[in-house]
Amino acid sequence: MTEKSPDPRSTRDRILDAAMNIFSAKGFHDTKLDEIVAEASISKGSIYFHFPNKEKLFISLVDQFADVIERRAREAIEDEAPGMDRVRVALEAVLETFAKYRRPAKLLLVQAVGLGAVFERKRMEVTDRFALLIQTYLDEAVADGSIAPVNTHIVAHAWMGAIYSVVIQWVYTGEPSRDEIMEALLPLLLKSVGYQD
Amino acid sequence: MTEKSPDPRSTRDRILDAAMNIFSAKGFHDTKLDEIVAEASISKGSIYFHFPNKEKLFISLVDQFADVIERRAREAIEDEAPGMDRVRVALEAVLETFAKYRRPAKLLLVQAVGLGAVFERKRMEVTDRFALLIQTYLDEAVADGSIAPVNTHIVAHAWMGAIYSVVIQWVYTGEPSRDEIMEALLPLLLKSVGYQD
DNA sequence: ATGACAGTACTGACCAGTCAGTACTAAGTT
DNA sequence: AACTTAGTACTGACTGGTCAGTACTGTCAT
Repeated sequence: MTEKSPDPRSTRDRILDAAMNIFSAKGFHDTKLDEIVAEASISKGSIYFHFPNKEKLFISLVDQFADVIERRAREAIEDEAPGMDRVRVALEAVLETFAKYRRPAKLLLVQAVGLGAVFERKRMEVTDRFALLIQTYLDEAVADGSIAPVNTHIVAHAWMGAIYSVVIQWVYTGEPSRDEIMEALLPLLLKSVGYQD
Repeated sequence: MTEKSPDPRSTRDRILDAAMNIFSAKGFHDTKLDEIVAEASISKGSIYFHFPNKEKLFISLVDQFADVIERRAREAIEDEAPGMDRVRVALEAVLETFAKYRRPAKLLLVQAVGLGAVFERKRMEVTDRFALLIQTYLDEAVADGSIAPVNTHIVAHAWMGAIYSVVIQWVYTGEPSRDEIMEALLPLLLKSVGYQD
């Protein structure tokens, strides 16, 4: 009569899922562990069995999604020859990924900001990781003459900020639509370095 | 012989100064009111005499700086004829203002993000205010033929994000320098809408 | 008989917010 | 000139609720 494993997912995954839902909606400080316990239908002790503390649980989620984004971008450029085409497909892949995962996007772009010094490091780490990725491909594009020389470091950060900002706007309001973003933002970024398709 | 008014600044201003210093450095949640009390050399009750609560004190600072930014941008374009030149000088003014006020910039761009639903509204309000300002001038520029038609709404948000991101990077690391930013970011943004100077 | 949990009562540090009281000034009253 | 009265600005010890983290017991599977 006792419910035998009513949910096949591992407890750890249930915790991560519930934590993602609540953290992304309410932010780090306004999320109580007891809420995650309720949402995941697990026990509080379980959280502390799988994660050392609230902070590490939150950071796990950030890392998890940052990995997804980066992997998708790298997979996308795999078959592409070096040059500006790589940059284009990588951008497309990132935008697609954000569009597909609304909640993780909000967690990474909004809820992971403005927390204390502990999270500051993590945020910088993730930001630099993405910016460096963009910068690498931009440098390739400059090297092979697809675009004219620019300060790729600044361009990389500016692009990230542009993407973040538009995605955040979309996460909150649902506007502009995914298609509008693709049609407007992509050409905007490419034109900003003097590339016309 | 008795010290009469040892500090000419009003208590309210001392509180705002101290709050700006600490909030911008440590964020909202990691800042204790007692720290502000110590930094400002006032009493805790004084804070609650001048402000209803911690949240409103924080928001006062955000509003204060948002006003400065907007005022500077509007002042800058005052003498400029409509068209893309207005956009350029407004961007210059905003970048100058961020460069001049490092701490307020961090408060607005970093520490005001990721707080609860209460602050979400305020952040959206400020963001939309700036975006709308940019959008207005862009629409002008499109109307008078300085630039080709674009989705000015998306461009406005993308620009804001680009500026934010580069400024945040500069706030944290001091790099790239103000001059480098001006030389790289400004042309980047202008080129992104097909404008060459 | 050990690992992987469920369940839950409990602790205690932390900190925003409170409030009774002080200090000083200025206007009105006699 | 002396004296209330009132209002404003400010003090700082204290309180009370919150919530991350703990502790411990029980259960089931392997």
